[in-house]
Amino acid sequence: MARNASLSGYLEFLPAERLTELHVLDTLRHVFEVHGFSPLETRAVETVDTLLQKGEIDKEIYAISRIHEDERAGKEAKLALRFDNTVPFARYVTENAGHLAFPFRRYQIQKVWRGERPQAGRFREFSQADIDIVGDGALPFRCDVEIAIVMARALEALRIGDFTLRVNNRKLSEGFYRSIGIEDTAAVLRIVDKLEKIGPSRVAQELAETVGASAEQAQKALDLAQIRTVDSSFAAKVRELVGEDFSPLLGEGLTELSEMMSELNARVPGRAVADLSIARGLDYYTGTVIETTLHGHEDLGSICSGGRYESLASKGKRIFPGVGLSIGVTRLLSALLNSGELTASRSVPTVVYVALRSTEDWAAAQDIADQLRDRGISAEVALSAEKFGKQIRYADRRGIPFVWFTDDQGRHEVKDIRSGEQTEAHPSQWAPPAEDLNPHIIRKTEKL
RNA sequence: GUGGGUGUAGCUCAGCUGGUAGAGCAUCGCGUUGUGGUCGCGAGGGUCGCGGGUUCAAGCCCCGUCACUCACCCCA
Repeated sequence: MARNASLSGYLEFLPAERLTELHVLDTLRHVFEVHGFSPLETRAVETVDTLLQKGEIDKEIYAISRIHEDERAGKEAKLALRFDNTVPFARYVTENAGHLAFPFRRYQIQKVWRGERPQAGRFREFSQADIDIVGDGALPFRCDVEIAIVMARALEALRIGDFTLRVNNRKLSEGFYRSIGIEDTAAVLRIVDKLEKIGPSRVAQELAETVGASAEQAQKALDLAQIRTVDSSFAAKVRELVGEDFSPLLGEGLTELSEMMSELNARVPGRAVADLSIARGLDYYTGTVIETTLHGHEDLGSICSGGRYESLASKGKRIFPGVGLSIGVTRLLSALLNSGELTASRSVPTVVYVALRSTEDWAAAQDIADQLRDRGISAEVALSAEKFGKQIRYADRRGIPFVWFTDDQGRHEVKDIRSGEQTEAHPSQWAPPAEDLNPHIIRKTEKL
């Protein structure tokens, strides 16, 4: 891959790469649907007001305007491209609440746009695959568990190697900080979130400078952030740190995360770790927070993130809590394609290339191709009767596995150009091996 | 937005102290005149990112600009 993009941050794939992407999207779609999530799309454009409701990332947002603005332009609502799938979904839920049955579960795989400086794994236009469950008034915690399980299964189904869902709970973190006497919990979360990047000593330093934490408080915050367990044993460590007297919020967090870990261990063993350093920058998460690391690609950052937001949307007195996770499809794909871990078996859908003996054979060759197509076998007819060597090479360049020949007696032969083997065949009966019917994904190393 | 690096063939890159633009791979042709891949021989392909300046002379030096890229911020 890695062609210089004429516009940085707006990735464009070659055909073989797009085929790989489609395979990934098909896989995700299947896993989401088999778990009962409905497909949904929202429009690319939202009003700026809608987008700004959930936090202050306004500098990332692409506003849209017409080149020829008229006098009405100033009066119409300002429009912008969505920067994620969650905020538009929240808007959609409130607008269509009367037509939806709650709890409502949907998946949504769409492009989003962010006006940030592109870097490896970071784009200005990219696809996110979201699943969310949204309730009317209340939403059971087991939805958090289910969302995590579905995403773990989706990532497993992609067979892209080992990954770890790193799970934490905001109630636990915030409750803990309050219990040790720190009030500005949001600021602490933001600093602790950088632990992996800047290390414990600088986190302690920033905690002292920014939130005025005492040495003891900073140390406790650090101790908490360094807890990582594959099961529910983190709870005992937290209790040991905080002592007898702790806030009810922390208790809730401990209960929730414990339940999460035991369910994940039962249903998707080995895929999750309770990691109390996970905080997430966005401030609308209220409970479960999750980030996902792809082993061998830790530098990419998270490939699947999200969590619980107690008030995804509201409409008058009605409040719609939600929980969701989002896979960064473009980030994931770009990494796997760049490293050569994923490739498509060919750059075209074509299975059979029908060669021409003479220019006049074109119509007869199309008849042959149609017989194959009627049976679901993708076929392409040569455009001119070049030397057979050239026609074979045409197929070879594109990865087309079979070339079809017809002799002047009307007998047919099909050649597997990988083995060179050529056998008699009939257009109404011949079929390729199942694995050649569609382009398939080739993994450099076979992954579980 | 702030700071560093890089722009030469389709791709990866070389090009010394300023002196007529190069290699490998890829492409095309021929050897092999209707069954590819190997091998051999040959060919095509460039506004050296763009604009200006210095100079007898600029890919190389200077100024500006654009793009790409890395880090920060933030995030998928």
